[in-house]
Amino acid sequence: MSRPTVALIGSFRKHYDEVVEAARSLSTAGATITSPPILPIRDLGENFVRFESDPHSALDHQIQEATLEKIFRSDVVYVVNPGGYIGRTTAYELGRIRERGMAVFFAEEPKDLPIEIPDGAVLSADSLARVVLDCSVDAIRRPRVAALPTADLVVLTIRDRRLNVLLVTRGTEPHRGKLALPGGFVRPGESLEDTAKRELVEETGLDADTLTLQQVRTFSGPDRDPRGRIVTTAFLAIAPNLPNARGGTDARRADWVEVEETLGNRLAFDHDQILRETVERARALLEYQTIAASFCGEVFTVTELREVYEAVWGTELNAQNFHRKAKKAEKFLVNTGQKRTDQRGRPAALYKRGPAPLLYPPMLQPHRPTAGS
Amino acid sequence: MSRPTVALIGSFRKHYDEVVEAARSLSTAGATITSPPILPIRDLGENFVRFESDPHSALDHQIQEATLEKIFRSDVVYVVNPGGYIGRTTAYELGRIRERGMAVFFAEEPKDLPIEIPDGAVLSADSLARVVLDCSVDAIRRPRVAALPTADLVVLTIRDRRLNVLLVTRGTEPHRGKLALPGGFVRPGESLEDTAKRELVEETGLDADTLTLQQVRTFSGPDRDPRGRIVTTAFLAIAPNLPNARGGTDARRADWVEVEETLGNRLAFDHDQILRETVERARALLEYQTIAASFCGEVFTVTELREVYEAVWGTELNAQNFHRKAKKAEKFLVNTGQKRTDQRGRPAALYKRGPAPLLYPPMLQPHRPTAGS
DNA sequence: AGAATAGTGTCTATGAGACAGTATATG
DNA sequence: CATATACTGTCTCATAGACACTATTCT
Repeated sequence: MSRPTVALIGSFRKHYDEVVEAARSLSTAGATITSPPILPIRDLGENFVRFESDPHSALDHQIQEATLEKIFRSDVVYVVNPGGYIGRTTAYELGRIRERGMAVFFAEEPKDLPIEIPDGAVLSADSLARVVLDCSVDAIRRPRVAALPTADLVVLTIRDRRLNVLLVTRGTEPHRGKLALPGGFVRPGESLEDTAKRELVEETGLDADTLTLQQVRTFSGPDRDPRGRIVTTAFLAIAPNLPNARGGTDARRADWVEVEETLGNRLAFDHDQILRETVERARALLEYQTIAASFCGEVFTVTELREVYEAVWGTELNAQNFHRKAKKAEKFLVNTGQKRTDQRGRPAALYKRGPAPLLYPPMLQPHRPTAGS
Repeated sequence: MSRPTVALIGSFRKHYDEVVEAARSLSTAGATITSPPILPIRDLGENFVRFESDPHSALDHQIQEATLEKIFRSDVVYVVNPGGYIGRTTAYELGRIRERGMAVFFAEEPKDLPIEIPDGAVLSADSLARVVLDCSVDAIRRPRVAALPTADLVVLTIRDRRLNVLLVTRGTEPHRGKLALPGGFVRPGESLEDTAKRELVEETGLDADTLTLQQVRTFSGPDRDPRGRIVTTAFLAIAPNLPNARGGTDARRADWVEVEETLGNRLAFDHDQILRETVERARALLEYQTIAASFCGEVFTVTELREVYEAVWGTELNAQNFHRKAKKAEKFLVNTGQKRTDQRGRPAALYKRGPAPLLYPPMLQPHRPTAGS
């Protein structure tokens, strides 16, 4: 097990000697100090201390952000606050640290800041060294990442016999002007599913209860969004062919775009990969679930249903055999008794969705010889 | 669209008049003020202000937390800071607000706090009212939830012909002493997959590269963890039969438990549901993917493979037919030429995994008549 | 009538399941 | 030898795919 890491915070301007003292104490006991750099101070500003290692050209707040990054990567935070004094900058740092759920210890009981101090959180540097290096290291070693969860929607439909996806043009940085999947941040009290439903209503105006909406995968790469740690869960929704996409209440425009041509162009963030995986999932779902009917309206013909399969799978299917299989599947289709007469040719019977969620027997895709390893 | 909500923060002790003034301005313009309550002040403490509405018995930090809850539920935060003054408590609040990515505006350019102030973030209450109620409401209205992402592992294996899952006994609150799925918080720089791999190595000592590890679903209910907003992503891992579970580097014990008996008892958090869904996923995966071989060691017999299917599906399979199907599947099994001779009866040929990730033709479960709706 | 679309019947190849039968080890 | 386990052959039935054929509309 590697050495535990400790970040020291506090008023370096007022109590730098105590900070150095605590750092020495923890270092000799076997901990690694990630911040501050124990170096000569270059500029003892009125409120903000600059070290020799800080780049000259950087602004105060940029140095502060860099310091916080180091703090967030540490196992434990130790607040050096002689006399209980906590300054503004330290208070700000404590706010951010608290929101990340990190372990915080104090040299003295903090005064004048209404935060909860758990039992045992006030101790000397020597005691902290013992606690950190002792049997209780594991309980303390928990540098956690706080993230903003979002739900991104892959809303698919069939337009003109081709698979289309709903995309918005981003109106704000980053990736301003690029096409992206609709989506948004989780709000207080919401689950990811709630967020996805809300966004779906906002973007399409469709009643979320009537649409299939299911999770595909959560994308969590640390650098997938330049704004910071944003973890997104992709949801697949399948919509009947809407006369026109509507931008919803948002100012940004939402538009249907053909999936095939979209996958060539660049989408914002990692949305290209999200779209790719979700379409792949949709293809697989059509085999064993009855969701294909979600692409159609309330009532539909067997031919319309076949065109859904053809569009999603990108293949042609034998019309006669499809007909027989679809009608034979248990509780998949319910005959309404009506007929569609708006074309030439024999009128087609109109069906509506049956109660079965799973398709039995399944509708298997034509076998594409295995890719192998 | 409902009225936008604004939370006011700043030093109520020093600048309460200005706060009331700003609140009035925003209210008449059509915004709802979520905090502070515009009420008489009861107790003008040296550092912390109490309102009439605050419960007498509550501690300062409890009132502070309640206030932050209200702030987090607002669309926008407005910092009332005449002369640029920002106190300690406000600095702390700003740290927590910043970590949530909320929209923050300032009455004046803040002094003595090294934080970045974006263009246009300094404006009067009247201007803020216009911005908030104007076309740009949607850009601002974004009360986001910060969450701690975790990865939970469902590690399955076959022991004594039965499906077992790896569980740990929780050593800390909440749910101390209860059985739970192993898992942990995402650390800086990690993706969820990285976290899952790290935890897997810590819990089982197995090389994560040799094991299948795939996402199942993300669980995000707002109340699923009493510690706060914790969003977990469940991963399925399939392990060969290990001689003994090992607790890993953690002090907590890890043990194999039969899945069937586990599902009856209570697991910590929502882990019962996570386990249930993940086992269901594993059953489905066995049909179309070659992961069943992951349950076996490096080399295995067809009979061992069949026992995997029987254990996961909870059914008996015809040995002869299974044999033929398994060997016929493309690139599923590779004959090593060796034989297993440690039993009585005819020695069984030993196979190792073939290169195919997908199973063709698939191994379908015996048809369970559809549940219907 | 001819074209277009919907829907059915039938033939064939393939795979699943049942089960008889063969192969090769141990005691 | 009996017994246990591994493995193969073959029969039957169900389903998938190909395609001929029938049904019902419009022009």
